[in-house]
Amino acid sequence: MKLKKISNISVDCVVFGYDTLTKSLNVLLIKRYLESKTEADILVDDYVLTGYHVCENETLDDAATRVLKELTGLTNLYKKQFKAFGDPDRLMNEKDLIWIKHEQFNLRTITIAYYFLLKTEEVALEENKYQAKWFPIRNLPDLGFDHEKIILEAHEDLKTKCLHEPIIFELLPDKFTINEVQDLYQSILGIEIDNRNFRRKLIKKKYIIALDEKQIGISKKPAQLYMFSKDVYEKIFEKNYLIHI
Amino acid sequence: MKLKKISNISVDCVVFGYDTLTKSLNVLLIKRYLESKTEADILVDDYVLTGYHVCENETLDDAATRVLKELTGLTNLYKKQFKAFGDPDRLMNEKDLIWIKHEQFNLRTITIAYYFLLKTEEVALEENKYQAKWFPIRNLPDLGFDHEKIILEAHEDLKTKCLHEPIIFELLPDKFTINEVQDLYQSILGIEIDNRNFRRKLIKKKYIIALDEKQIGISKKPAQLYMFSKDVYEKIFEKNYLIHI
DNA sequence: GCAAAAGTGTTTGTCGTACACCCATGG
DNA sequence: CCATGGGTGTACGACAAACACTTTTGC
Repeated sequence: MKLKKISNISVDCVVFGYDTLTKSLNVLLIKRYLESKTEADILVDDYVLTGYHVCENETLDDAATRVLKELTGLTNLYKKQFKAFGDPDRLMNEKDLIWIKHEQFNLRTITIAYYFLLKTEEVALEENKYQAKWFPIRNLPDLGFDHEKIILEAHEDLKTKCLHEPIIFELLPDKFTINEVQDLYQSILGIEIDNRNFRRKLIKKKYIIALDEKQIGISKKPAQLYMFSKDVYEKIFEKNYLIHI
Repeated sequence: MKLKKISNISVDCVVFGYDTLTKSLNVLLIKRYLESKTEADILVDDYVLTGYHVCENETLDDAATRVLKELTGLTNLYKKQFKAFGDPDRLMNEKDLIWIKHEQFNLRTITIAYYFLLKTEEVALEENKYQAKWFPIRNLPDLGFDHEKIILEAHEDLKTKCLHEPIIFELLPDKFTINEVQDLYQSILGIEIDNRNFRRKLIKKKYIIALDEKQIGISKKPAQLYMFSKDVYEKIFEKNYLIHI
């Protein structure tokens, strides 16, 4: 199956990965590197989001899915199209122009930005052909194009969304502890939460189900494990507008 | 200023207008009409959203603003880019193909969809050159392209957003009554709200300010008028994450 | 037995909800 | 004086917030 790419439309993927151990919300970035012909100068050396042109016969969602599979090998991840970026000058700083000349793509490209949610450890980065690397959301490297802006807007959207929809569980293993959920909220929102109140609130939810299991291999008191039941959640929230204006 | 249009990228605008008198949430649509050469047959006769190609030198936001000004003469309206639509077959039903042949644009066009909020009576529709017309959100006519889908998604986004951000006031006159706000919520969400509880909740907000004015020209008890203070709202909500997971 | 993290309870105030009648006005 | 829509009050239960110590475990 050979697909013709559309020269001025791309998708870019902000891949959020949460690392339960280090309690770090990370973004997966790929290396952008170019030397001059004599190899005397480094022309471009920074990071960018993974992305690619949309092809003639695929939907935007399919393009994003394809790009992510190409980078990580993973499919069936939580995915959200959150914004289109199309300023005429979005690819116009010095390094971007060098890169575009080298890669030959359209100066006026608009990109449909997606974010994906997964666990950092799901991705095997050794020998990744794009030199992909995780960076903490609050400690990003130099970024090419308008990708810093894209990441920040994705993060804002994630902040809002995680308060209204149960998407945090996409960032956690199937079996998790209450404190892991709290740590994750704190990482995303950049705030401190009272542990006692948080516990009570979370355990009360019918869709948070205590398992007959505790953590193993932990050198301290092992914590109770819970799971999230999507089924229960969807039954409860069928038509549940809560008008908290 | 002559701008070259990009043949495969457009913006489409869902214009929501609220009519305080009839308590109707409306969408502004333009006529799509085409007869056969002999004028014997009506080939296309339905409605579509207003939209146009994005030009080479403008941002997506500017394109949407331009399109809206062209249709309504208005600027400085609340505007939100809410989603990009780009399925390969989004313009592929029978009437769309006839229309596209006639209008000569790219079969694989992706569109960045915006919605705008205003008061129905702000727009003068007499002699509108696009034969624009208001339709109640729950009683839409036959729509071309994928525009019904776009409108429904805009409405969903509006439903969510109006519960978390003070955007309802964009749909109301500067001076409004409590019952007008309630009617509007009910129109958007399609639900009934208890008047006593709603009043109390709304009046308690510091950014809802009672004026020294009542309705005039009303043939019944005139209601107290209020205004929304954006200043006060923004001061209060500087960093107000409320974790109601 | 100690370090580390898990887990637990109470109080106070606020808020959501359910519910039915009186009031002010213009005609 | 009446029809219409505006406006009001209370009680109950649920939830949010503030706050500090005990328990369990592996080592």
